[in-house]
Amino acid sequence: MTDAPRLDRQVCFALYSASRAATAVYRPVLEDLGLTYPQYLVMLVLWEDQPRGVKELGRELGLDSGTLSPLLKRLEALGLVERRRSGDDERRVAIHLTPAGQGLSSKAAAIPQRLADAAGLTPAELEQLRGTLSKLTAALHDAV
Amino acid sequence: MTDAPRLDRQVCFALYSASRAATAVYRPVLEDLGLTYPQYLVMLVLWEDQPRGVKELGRELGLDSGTLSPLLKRLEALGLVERRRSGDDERRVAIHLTPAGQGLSSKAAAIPQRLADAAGLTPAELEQLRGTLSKLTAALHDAV
DNA sequence: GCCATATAAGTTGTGCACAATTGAATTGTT
DNA sequence: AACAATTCAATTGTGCACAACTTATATGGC
Repeated sequence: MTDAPRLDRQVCFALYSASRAATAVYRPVLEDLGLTYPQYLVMLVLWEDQPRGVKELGRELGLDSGTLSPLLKRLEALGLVERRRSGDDERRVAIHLTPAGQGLSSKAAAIPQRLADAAGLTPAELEQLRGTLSKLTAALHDAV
Repeated sequence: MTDAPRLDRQVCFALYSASRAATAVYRPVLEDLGLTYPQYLVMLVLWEDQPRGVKELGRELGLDSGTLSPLLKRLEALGLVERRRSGDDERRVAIHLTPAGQGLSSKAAAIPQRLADAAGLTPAELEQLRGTLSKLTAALHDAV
């Protein structure tokens, strides 16, 4: 008989658990802003530079239009974002921040520190973790 | 003006990306078994010891009945699992493996190695990553 | 024994992820 | 100019996650 893999040895399960635990910590923090975690990620990208096309957002976040289209509609319904058909290319939809969307960035400034506090790791450990995860993600993408 | 957090500095985004990338590598591998990744996790727990109650599965995996109940129904529809009301406590539903569910474990034995190959990290790096992620998950849970 | 409380599993509703498809607009080729 | 191929966004359908609630059963205190 072949040994079945053991759950507690799986790095992937550790990854899956940690990711959900992080989202769970974000949840009450982001509730103050009225955002979910994926919505917050979209806002992070827009705060860096906007307007952005849906495709462009998807490239930054690794998400497709099937995820982003309804998410962006919800952000628009919240009044944080406007979707405008691009003039020079009618296929594209440019996502603009509204003043309310812009204004939210200052409220978001404190969030990373709150997460870092909850993580219980030293800044050096966090930085090393981020590096390992980036390497891992790149290798996993190559493997597909 | 307050600086908005930058996406590329976020450990949590690295976590979220890595977790999705891992699931994406699992997807075609698990398709051979007819399983999704969360279904595979449930099977891993059952292969270790069964029968298990829904609550017990949830404790192992960090999932609640809202996620598990429909998932277990799908596993039952696949013929891998049977749900039986427990005799001594009629509230409990014991999840039993069918012979088909048992038999699947040998096909799953090769999966961890395939993922390890795709990860592009040394066994030592993987082991260290798993340790860091466990610490992180525990701290994040404490923070909520 | 009776009842308040607790516990187990299931249901409902919302919001991702992602595959597959659709429809509209643009680009490349001839 | 015509038209095939490509690109962009949206839609449809499936399966998680998770909060909030429901129903059924069990348990502890009196």
